Amino acid sequence: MVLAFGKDSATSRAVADELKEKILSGDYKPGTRLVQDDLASKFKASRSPIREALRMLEADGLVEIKPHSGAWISELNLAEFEEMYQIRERIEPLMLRLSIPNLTTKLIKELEETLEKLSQAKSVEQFLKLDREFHLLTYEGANTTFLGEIVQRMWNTTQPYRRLYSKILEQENFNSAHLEHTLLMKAIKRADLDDAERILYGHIRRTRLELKNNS
Amino acid sequence: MVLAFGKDSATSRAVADELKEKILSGDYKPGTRLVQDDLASKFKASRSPIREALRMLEADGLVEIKPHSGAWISELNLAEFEEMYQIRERIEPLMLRLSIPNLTTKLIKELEETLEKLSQAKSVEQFLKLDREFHLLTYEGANTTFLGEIVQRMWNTTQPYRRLYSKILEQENFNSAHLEHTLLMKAIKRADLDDAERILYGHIRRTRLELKNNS
DNA sequence: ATCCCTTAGATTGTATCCAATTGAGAGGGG
DNA sequence: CCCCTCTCAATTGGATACAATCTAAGGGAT
Repeated sequence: MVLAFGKDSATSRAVADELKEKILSGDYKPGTRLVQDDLASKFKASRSPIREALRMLEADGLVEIKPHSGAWISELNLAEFEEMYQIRERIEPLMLRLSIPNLTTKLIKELEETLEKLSQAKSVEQFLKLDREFHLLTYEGANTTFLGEIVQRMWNTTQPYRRLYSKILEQENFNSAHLEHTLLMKAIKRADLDDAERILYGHIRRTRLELKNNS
Repeated sequence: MVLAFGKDSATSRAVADELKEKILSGDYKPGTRLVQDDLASKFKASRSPIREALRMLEADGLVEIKPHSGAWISELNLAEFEEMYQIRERIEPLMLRLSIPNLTTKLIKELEETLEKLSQAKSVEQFLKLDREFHLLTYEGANTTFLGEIVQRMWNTTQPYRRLYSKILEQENFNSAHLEHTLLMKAIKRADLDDAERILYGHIRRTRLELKNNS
């Protein structure tokens, strides 16, 4: 999964990237309205590139545009959040399968380091960041055109909510997550595709169900 | 899956819809360059809505935009086509599972009629149209926000290629497809979620593999 | 008091103009 | 003969001006 870094130099792309950053970091919260004029003056650009940026973010699932009305940062209700997890359950194991055969020793080393840091994470914020890093790293070997985009989109849109819902989840959840991560790491190291798929499927599924039961 | 028909009345949307239609029907072929000025005069509008329309189509996966260079109708190589089918294998069974419990008797009747027509399809063109209709109908009960969009996008982007590659596939393939469709119909009627999932998975997978082997 | 209609202000959508970038071809040097 | 650079036409990107539409506040009728 190439983390598609365009050498665009187009301002529309720059605006989109910065907005994306702000949304993912929780700086801009779901439900916030995005007024084109405000953004234009904020970014010292005209409304044309702003509009393009909004369209791009819409494609990323981060923003919703209602004709003649405006743009809002996407909001997910619990049902939609669950749907996203159901989709992830199905496609991320596939992505992992496509990735594992191409993981370099360098990447595997990075994975292990990330896992180590993850096991010692102190804050929720830190856990979320490292968890994301770990999982996306496991997909780095997948040489895909579309799947990576879809997966990334899922992570993007659910990001602000992982933060929100993580307060619902008990300490017990983080313990399970750690065990699953460790198992996943082992399966990856011995290139056991079926096992890796199954563990990841269970990992995502369990999280989804715990969320459902605790809220 | 609501076939999202906006009452937009925005020309950008109208342009996007018409272009989409032309691409899906095979009127505009993959690889074709789309020049903004030409489209503008063709649709008797300025370039602004055209650009927005292109962004929308980009989000639908139908068009690729290269900064400062232009927009082209998306092209798929065989590997990408395969990737799409692999994704479909994973998510369409899920979509079907979510749909079946909500299928009304009216929808099931429609399905049976479509299947009947499908079994008597004379031309490849007719087969493709009815096949699409049949499968998308089976998803009609799924009350999803994102999954439907993804599935539809998959069908859209691969559409011109189904036409192209269908020449590769033997008569034998169409026979198998018919049997699988019939089995699928039965599983749906008795609301057997697991069986329906498995049949659909096999259906998509077999097609993918036959394509791979015959080209 | 509640509902509906009107209206003014804000905001988005579209057109047009100008600037920036690309890439194809001509011309000169190795 | 190849390749490199430069130039220019074509095309896209961005800024500004104007039109269409939505939204919310206020007044009048029931």
